[in-house]
Amino acid sequence: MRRSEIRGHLLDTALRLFNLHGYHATGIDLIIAEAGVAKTTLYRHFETKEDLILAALERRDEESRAEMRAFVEQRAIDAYERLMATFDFLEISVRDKQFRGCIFMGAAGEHKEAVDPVFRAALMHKRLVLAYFEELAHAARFAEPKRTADMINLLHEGAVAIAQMTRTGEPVRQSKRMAASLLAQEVRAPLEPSARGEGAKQRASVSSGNAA
Amino acid sequence: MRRSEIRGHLLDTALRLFNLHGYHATGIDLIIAEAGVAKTTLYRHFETKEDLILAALERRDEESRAEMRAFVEQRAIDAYERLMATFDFLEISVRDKQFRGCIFMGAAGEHKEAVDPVFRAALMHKRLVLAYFEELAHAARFAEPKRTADMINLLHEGAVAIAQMTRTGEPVRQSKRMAASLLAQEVRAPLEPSARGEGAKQRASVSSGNAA
DNA sequence: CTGTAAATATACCGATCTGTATCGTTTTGC
DNA sequence: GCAAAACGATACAGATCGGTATATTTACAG
Repeated sequence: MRRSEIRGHLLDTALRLFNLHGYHATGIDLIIAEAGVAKTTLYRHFETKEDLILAALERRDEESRAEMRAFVEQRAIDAYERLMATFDFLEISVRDKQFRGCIFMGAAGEHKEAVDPVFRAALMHKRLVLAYFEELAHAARFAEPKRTADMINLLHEGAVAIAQMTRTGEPVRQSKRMAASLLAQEVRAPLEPSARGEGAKQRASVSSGNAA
Repeated sequence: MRRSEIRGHLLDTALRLFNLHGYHATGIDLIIAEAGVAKTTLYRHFETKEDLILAALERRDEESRAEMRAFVEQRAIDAYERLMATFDFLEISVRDKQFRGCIFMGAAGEHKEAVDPVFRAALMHKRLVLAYFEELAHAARFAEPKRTADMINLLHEGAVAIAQMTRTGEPVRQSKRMAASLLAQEVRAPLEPSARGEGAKQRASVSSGNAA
């Protein structure tokens, strides 16, 4: 393996083990053994275990949100359909044989203090995901995109929590049905009769003051 | 402290620390120091740390479900109102200053293997809570009490997960509104014109084959 | 009151934890 | 091709982990 790949390989290995066993239960010695590198090497890339955890979470945050975006955008053009497609993405994630619950919730669950950097990293991820939901809800012309995003978010979290116990994709399908039922009752701005010139002007410029 | 109280005191202390710091991060030495007992004493009552965890979860399981039942039953007579009152109970739990997320989800998150006794204990608790929701949904004459209970359950879990991050009660209030909206669309058996003699015959005899 | 079981305090065990030190080898950038 | 940097292997430090051993004191039941 090339030296330039080592850091990424370490992050991937650490993430896999954190997902399988948790953060406290995963020791440095196990990580380096699974990654096939020396302990010195790990500590050249990361000052402490906490730094490794933070870097791993940051990597997974960007990865998973990019994956969701890519999945959703190639799955549907219509913004409402994209909102619903987030559940399909979630179902695929949850049905993975290696699924052991959301790693960010797990990180927050093992680092409970609000000032803990790991907790804060997990919180930041959740805020960014919520901002994406809001972006989609806005594009789908929901009158209260923040409110709509909050509902989608809560259904996602509930589904993942239950799927963590049942180890099936059913809770996610259930949450999608609940979302369809709830969103049908939400107020939406009227659709324009045709794509006028001004149509592109107001798309997807989310304010998202809550992600700061 | 009387000797007969030591075991319970140890369980309470352990639960408090598990809730504050998690399971792996809470060492035996801290538990005995906080409880003010000798290590020998702890190991006379519990063979291993895992046994202590299991006993603590069992205690909390019974406690919390009894508390929820008591709260719900004194809060409302009407079965539908009782279903909604579970959210009020949840909000109180979540707004506690010591709230750090559901301790059963935390236990499952730190003991991820499906065969792990701790995971199984957490799973059992979740099944019993779900069975109670189903009992309430049945009493409220929902045509599909299992389906209704699943929805309530998912909203509970979602609210708790988000509240664990935001540290506010708002997600629980939101989930209650979502529940009201969703349940309004569920089919319910017609209310009898008056309390006939047969009324008592079909109440609250839940089957709950999923709790076994 | 008295015998016994359970509490305490303390020292200890081996294993494991995160992190460092040393040193020889390999890779990389220039 | 050469110097510098990164790597691997190993040993080790100091703390903490879960759990045990021992000896003494305390509390409770009959």
